[in-house]
Amino acid sequence: MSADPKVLLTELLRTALESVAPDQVDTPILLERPKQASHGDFATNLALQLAKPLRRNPRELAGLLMAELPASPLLSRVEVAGAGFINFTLAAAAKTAVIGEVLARGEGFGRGAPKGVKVQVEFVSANPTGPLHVGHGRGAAYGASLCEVLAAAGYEVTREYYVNDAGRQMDILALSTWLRYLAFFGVEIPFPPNAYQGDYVIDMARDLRDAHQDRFVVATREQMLAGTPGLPAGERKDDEAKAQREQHLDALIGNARRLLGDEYAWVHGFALNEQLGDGRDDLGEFGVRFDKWFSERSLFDTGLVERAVAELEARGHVYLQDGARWFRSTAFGDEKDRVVQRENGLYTYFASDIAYHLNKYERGFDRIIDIWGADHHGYIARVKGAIAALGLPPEKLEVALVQFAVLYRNGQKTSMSTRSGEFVTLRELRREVGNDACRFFYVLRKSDQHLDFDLDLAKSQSNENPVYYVQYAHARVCSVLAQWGGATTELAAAELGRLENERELALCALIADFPELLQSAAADYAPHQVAFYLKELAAGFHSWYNAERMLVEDEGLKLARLALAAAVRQVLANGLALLGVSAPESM
RNA sequence: CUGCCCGUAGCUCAACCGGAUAGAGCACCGGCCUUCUAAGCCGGGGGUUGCAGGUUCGAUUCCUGCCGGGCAGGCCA
Repeated sequence: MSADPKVLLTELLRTALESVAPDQVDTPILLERPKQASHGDFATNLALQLAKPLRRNPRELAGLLMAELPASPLLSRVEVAGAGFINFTLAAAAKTAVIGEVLARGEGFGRGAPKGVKVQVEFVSANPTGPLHVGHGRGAAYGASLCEVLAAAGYEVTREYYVNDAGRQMDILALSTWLRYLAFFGVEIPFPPNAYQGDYVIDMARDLRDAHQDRFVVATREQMLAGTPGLPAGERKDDEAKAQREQHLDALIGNARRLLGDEYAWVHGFALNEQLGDGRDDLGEFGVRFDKWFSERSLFDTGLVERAVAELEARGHVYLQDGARWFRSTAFGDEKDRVVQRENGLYTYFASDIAYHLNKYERGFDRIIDIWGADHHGYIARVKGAIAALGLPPEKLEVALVQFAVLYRNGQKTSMSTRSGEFVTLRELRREVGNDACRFFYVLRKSDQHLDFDLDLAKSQSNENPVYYVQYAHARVCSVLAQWGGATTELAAAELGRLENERELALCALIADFPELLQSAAADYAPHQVAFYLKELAAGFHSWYNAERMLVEDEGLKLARLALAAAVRQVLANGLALLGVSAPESM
């Protein structure tokens, strides 16, 4: 009796279709849950689809299909309605059977059979140059939930974080840390406005001093400022001033490299490890874990960046101009060609990105999902173009864009720039709102929607956050089962036929939808569907809870209702787990 | 100026890849706790799905053009 009613209905309709319209047997048979209860449990528009090719009245066709439909004990009613829909109402036994399945499969209920498809998901991948902020939090929550949903749907998932440990931003962090460190020893060098301003840099500098004393005090103010253009007046915002500040910063980095010598790599590595470790801890507390932390620098160390560019060149997609090497991405749908190696010989970020994706393809994934901030949408064309230029199938790569979360505090937008130092960190948000509410809140809207994250509201009204509504349903079931005192294994023998009121059968139908919902959420990369489903399931349960009593005198009815409650609890727990939200036994 | 994303109830958002009378939460109004957790339930008002066309049995969904908002357009990442 574990047969999925939907599968069975499809079979019945297929049989009827072969009889009514043998030429149209390939018509896809769609079954959907009608919005209105009066339309039954499932509906199909098959007759409407056939109307055009057969040039016949849809209602008439629906009648013919219905007449040819083989009889089944699972169906209590079939009727033609509306423009030509065929509505099916399941027998009660067909609806309640799912309870037994849930209790038998437990945590495994809803999970799809392994598809034998390997998927790699790369997300967060924030520069390790400072604390994660609320924007990263959304990418983290979305990515982690998506991975769980994909895994539950039957995909083999690898979670990966790309560590940008090779770029200029890391050099700026290393410099910032060292300058703060020098200041502790009285070497006062004006701190550049475009260096990292946050207090965490001073904290790192203090740690460095405490652990190594004056080991890295190898420069004077004069040595450090030698050859730098100096800083323009702070109030100047023109392009010339901006360019000069960047030149100044680069000159300082150059001096630091020279003066520190081999110790530069040490300071650089120290800052990297501190920030990476901090991010890893932060994400870990948020319930977000990765299978692999992939180093950008390793792409250079293994020569993959050179190899990738050489491969593009060998295929005739690279040319020299103004001393730089350009990838002819316009030949692959991009708006303009892109530099992969600068005039100064350094590879661009794009070059290492090409190498990274080449590496992903070489690792044999069937599908590659990149989760990027929406501000990177312009990169899709060039990365896919590079993949195509390497002779690889670009359709294997799918880019999911996550709109940035815009944070409001005191009714005003809060800046999230890491460099300015005036950001709200993910850690702060988690402390104020709580991990559960945070995770749930983040995935409560589609990823491509802007997220207005009102901090004051999230804090002051956290009791009204929908996550509590779902968790409360779970806790209520736990409470009732505890008062009953029996073992849930006893419920497997419950007479499910005793469940007959509308709320109970509606709950069964909702539970039965869960496996398919996971497939849909996985296919659409839409974990928010899980969140909305859980709200709906919780609503169905709360409504039933208030209308009927579970711990009734009638032993048979009691066990049947408890079995349903236990099944609801199981599905709530399974769904919450996918979103990284706890399922408390009491609240 | 060009490209991408988005416009749905007062607010925040859904809507099963074209289906039937567009749904929830918050807010507002009125009810329900001596009985399994009131962080809950029941009922009510609230809409020209930004605008105008087009495709067809049928459009919030697909196409075109406007209007409005966001984001991109570096030899930065």
